[in-house]
Amino acid sequence: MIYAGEIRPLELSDTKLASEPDPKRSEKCSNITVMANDKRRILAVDDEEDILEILSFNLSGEGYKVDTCISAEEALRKDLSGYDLFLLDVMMGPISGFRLAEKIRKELTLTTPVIFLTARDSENDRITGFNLGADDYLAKPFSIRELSARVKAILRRSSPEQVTLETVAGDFMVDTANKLIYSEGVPLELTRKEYEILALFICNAGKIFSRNDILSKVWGDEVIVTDRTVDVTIARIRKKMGEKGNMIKNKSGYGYYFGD
Amino acid sequence: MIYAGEIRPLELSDTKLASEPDPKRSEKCSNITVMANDKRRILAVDDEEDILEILSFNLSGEGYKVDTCISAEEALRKDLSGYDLFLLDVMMGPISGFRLAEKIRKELTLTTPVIFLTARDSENDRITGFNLGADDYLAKPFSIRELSARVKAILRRSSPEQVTLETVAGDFMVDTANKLIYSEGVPLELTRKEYEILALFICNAGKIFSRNDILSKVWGDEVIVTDRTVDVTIARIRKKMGEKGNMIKNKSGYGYYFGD
DNA sequence: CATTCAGGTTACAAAATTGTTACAAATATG
DNA sequence: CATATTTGTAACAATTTTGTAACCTGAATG
Repeated sequence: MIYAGEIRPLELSDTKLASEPDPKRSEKCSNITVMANDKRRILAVDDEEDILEILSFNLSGEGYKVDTCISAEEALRKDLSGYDLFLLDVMMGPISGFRLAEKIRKELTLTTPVIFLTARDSENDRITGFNLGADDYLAKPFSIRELSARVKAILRRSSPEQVTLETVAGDFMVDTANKLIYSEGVPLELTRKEYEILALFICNAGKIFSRNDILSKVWGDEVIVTDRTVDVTIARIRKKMGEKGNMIKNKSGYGYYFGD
Repeated sequence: MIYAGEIRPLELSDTKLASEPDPKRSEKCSNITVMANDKRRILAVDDEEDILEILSFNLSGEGYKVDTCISAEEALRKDLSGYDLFLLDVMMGPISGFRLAEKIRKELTLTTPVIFLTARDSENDRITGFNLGADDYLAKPFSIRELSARVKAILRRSSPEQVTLETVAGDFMVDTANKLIYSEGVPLELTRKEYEILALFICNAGKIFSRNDILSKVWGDEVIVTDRTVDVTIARIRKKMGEKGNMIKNKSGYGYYFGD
């Protein structure tokens, strides 16, 4: 388990756990409704590779799309208009985070929110930051939880559209907020892997997933487990689904899918 | 500390709240009664007319009901029991913000949160402030953003999920005014953290909270503690709840929730 | 038929998560 | 300042979840 506040080590196996299974399309197949929920994009600019990795790893884990730049110059060569938030280190040479923010605001005329990262916490920096329209200010070393709370707060403020998403297929409903799947109104008692697989199936009813598809989406690309694990897990899900268990179909040689 | 105070029979209303956020869930969590409240009320006390105007204007814009007083004496002539938050300037003569807070806490025995405003940022002031139960501390000049973020944080923390009066779920009742939770009519002797966690659970019965959710809502975003602290605190709550302790459920890998 | 292959099932071991306890640190109280 | 209470942590125990291997089934193939 990762302890709050400490900077998470970059370990691989943890990647998938933090992020929600996020269906980011808005499609209708048969009687299935999925509500869109696109990832927010964050650009982090810092001259320390380590910090960038920490930011990227942790915020990705929270479901954000994170790009990084090692310098303000690199950032300025990019198209900055597509981002929802900038995380800027104050002290980078030759163009500081403040200067970069100024350019973003005045030359590119973007109102994208900015959070400054700084090692110092001097009053001077703080004031300059706020004059440039910083939305927040985070002194290094910062706790990951603090960072993610602020990011969340800022993004919520700037785009109040946050949909709790529920997906219904047949007699099944997925409640992603509470990690529950209802079968005919009754919640199934699923473990984490079981939930993620069944949610994947229900949210993409009819679509065939090979074992590798499932491994990569539920377990993540770094984790190495036998693909027969998928079979076993699906057997467990089916058992918990009772008579409805046969709604998880298998197409021999291709994979599994949900349907009736 | 025991939250002393007479055990008064609280009237239970049968009115179902129209705006229950989660209809599919209200069946499961049987008889939940929530008495909602309107705008949060803030009282700002400062001897500078300008500051009062700034506070009033900005916080009103955020949807709060803001009253102002130009002196501690004026504030003390008012009925202070109806407010959800006090913003007190420290340096006012002849009764300072600290003295006023002390009176509010000790003579009026209100637990209403307080944010001190001060020009100085000396360590002494800070310590005195927190001893008096300041919930936060804001050094002038402050940014409006900073102010509003803190106000929001404090108000969210002090009355979780905008519910003020009483919340009942099953045989439990939360009296947020007196910080008491009754189990079958008998008040539990909960400490502050214990109270806040259990209140959060009861007021959001059925909703799953991860350890980080709980840390962020109960401990706040800046405090850094091990997330296992949550487990221990919950164990303590369960013990104090006796046989009802198993109403705090855990969903392995996801978090805790309240329900039966 | 025997054989092979894909998938279903079971039992058990490993790993992860949660529960509990005791004690230390921090805070409040007088 | 001394004392009591509350809060935080670490260590260990219990439980739950997950992964693997082995075995079973039935269809397809020769």
